[in-house]
Amino acid sequence: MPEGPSIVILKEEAQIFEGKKVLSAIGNAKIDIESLKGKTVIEFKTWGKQLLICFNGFYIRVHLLLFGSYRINEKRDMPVRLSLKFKNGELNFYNASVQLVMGKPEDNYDWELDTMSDEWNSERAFQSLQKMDKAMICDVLVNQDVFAGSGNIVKNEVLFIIRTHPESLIGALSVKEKKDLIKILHKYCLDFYHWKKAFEFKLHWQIYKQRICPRCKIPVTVKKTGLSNRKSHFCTSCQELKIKQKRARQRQATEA
DNA sequence: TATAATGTTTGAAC
DNA sequence: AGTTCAAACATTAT
Repeated sequence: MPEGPSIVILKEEAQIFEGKKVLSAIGNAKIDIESLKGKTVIEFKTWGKQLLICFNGFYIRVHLLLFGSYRINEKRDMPVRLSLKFKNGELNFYNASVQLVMGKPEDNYDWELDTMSDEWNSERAFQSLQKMDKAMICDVLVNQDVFAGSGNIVKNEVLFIIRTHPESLIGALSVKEKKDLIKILHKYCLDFYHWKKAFEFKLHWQIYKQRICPRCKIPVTVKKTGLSNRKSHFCTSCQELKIKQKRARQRQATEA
């Protein structure tokens, strides 16, 4: 269900519980849930697709994976994975991956890689791309170590915007193409966030789950691509397959 | 109604 | 030892 922007929205909704004490904690998460009782939530953070519920000395890492969901001051008719009750309401998670981690998030996360963070650093993404010549772009755009928070929708929409075939190789992109890709992906994540808050995100899908290409009107191709083996939705006419290594540097060196 | 899907981790098999 | 790949988790929209 969630890519990074959706998790930021979750964090914002959960922030009414910052500074509040856990009155009771229940659920079938495989952590010591009892230990949460009486503890005070310091703050909620996100990193990529993860929600971090920060306490003094430890934090809960919540990942909704594909089918996870949450409710605030509301229950669903299914077993709850983790339910935290506070004086001013409750926070419930279903089908989520829940871990309790000792220490501080700062010890384990680098927010310069998080597309939704104020600390996002496009130069870091560029440095990663420079070392991934043999990788397919469809894999790199869902790689959380490169673009934390980006997911399959972001991947497909960004590839359409930059008119690039999902099976293109990173090594076939020029420096400018890589920088443009990074800039556009980051902007798309921010747009995603605003569109989602306005309940209009799906209206902006151009290629993901579309039947015909909005640009040239031919049918959209759907194919599992890359090592990640996730489905790509793309236009074979509008999105160019780039697989030839750019070797301008070597050629220059040889000619010199 | 059957299928696919905004995702990740684990562990077996090469 | 490094990689590949299926399995597992489990709901819901179409």
